Amino acid sequence: MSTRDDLTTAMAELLWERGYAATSPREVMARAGVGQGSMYHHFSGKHELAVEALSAVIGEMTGESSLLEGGASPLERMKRYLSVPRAGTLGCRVGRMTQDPQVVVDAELIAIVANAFDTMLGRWEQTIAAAIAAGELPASIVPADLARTLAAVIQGGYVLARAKGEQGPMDAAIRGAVSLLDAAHAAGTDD
Amino acid sequence: MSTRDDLTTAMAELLWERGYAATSPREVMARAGVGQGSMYHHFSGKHELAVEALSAVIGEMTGESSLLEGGASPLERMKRYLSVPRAGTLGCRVGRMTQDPQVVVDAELIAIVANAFDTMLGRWEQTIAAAIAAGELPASIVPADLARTLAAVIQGGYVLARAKGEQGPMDAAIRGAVSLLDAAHAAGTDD
DNA sequence: GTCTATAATCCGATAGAC
DNA sequence: GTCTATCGGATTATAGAC
Repeated sequence: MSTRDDLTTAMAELLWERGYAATSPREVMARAGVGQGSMYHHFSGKHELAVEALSAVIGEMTGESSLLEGGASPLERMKRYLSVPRAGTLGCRVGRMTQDPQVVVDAELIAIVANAFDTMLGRWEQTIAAAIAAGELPASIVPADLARTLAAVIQGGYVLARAKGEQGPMDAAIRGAVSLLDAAHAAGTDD
Repeated sequence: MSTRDDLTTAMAELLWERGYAATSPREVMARAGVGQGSMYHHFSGKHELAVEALSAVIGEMTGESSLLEGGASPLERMKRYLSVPRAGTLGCRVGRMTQDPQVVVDAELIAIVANAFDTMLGRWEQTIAAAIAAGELPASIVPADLARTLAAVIQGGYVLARAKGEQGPMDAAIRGAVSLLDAAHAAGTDD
């Protein structure tokens, strides 16, 4: 692994653990095991290093929401993606960025985050529309709205889990969403 | 307004705008319009000032979730509280704290946040249980689970709104949750 | 390409005059 | 009770030897 990769890996870890504002170049270099000057050889500074690290993280994670696209019925795919194990107390590596004041102000960083959410929400919308078309959810549901509701359940689950320092609230939030989807399914649908 | 109140007010504002870790005593004093030493006369340091400011904020906000307890039917109360106007791009003054690494590590601060969520979740649970008892929601719903789901929709709505820098995702997430509750209501319930 | 040394600034906190 | 001055250490970044 190159020195450059060591630096992006260390930055990605620290972005998750501490966020952007609270992570210093010094810490990144210490974790990567390189000297002070190396980072400024490969990157123009903290900002550019974070852009590259965050892009790499999102590249990995975007693959996960493709679980919404696999073989089962649309509603089954929705429940399958909701139920992916998520370590609530660690927080979401992408969603956490939105609470960092320095990230929200940084046009390039926040654009990367917004883009990742757009990709995921697009997959949600398509799957929800398919569920409605298949009669698994009532026609009163607006796919663009429910997509944001379910993405919010996941993001909010992280918030509740971190507030308590426990996994429980995350799992409960997911169970509640699934039970609501099941109840809506049982309502005047035609399957 | 006393110097002490000026300091807690300034700290409360900065906790909202920037979070705990990113707020320096220097900024608090500047916003409050007092000199360096004044803060250390009234408070032992940044931590104690934040404890007092956060407690005050939560005191104000906890009143809001009592909207779940008013006169209408349980399901109407749930929808009423979900639909309270919330400025998504500003973030939640309480939920935001859970993403601050210095807050999560501070036992006293995180306990204040956890307590605020517990109070709100308790009100959600009671109202949901009442809705089930009234036949407005199916008996398959677990109040403790759905309480966390709906609290998560609100918290996650803030995350999505901040990611886009727009109010839209917050409102959409709420609309989706309300439509899901309506669909669940229409399902095999007995009213 | 990597390192050490150092810049200027800010951090949270303290000391002590008034 | 409020102020200014200052501490020791951290910050992001640059300079320049190797």
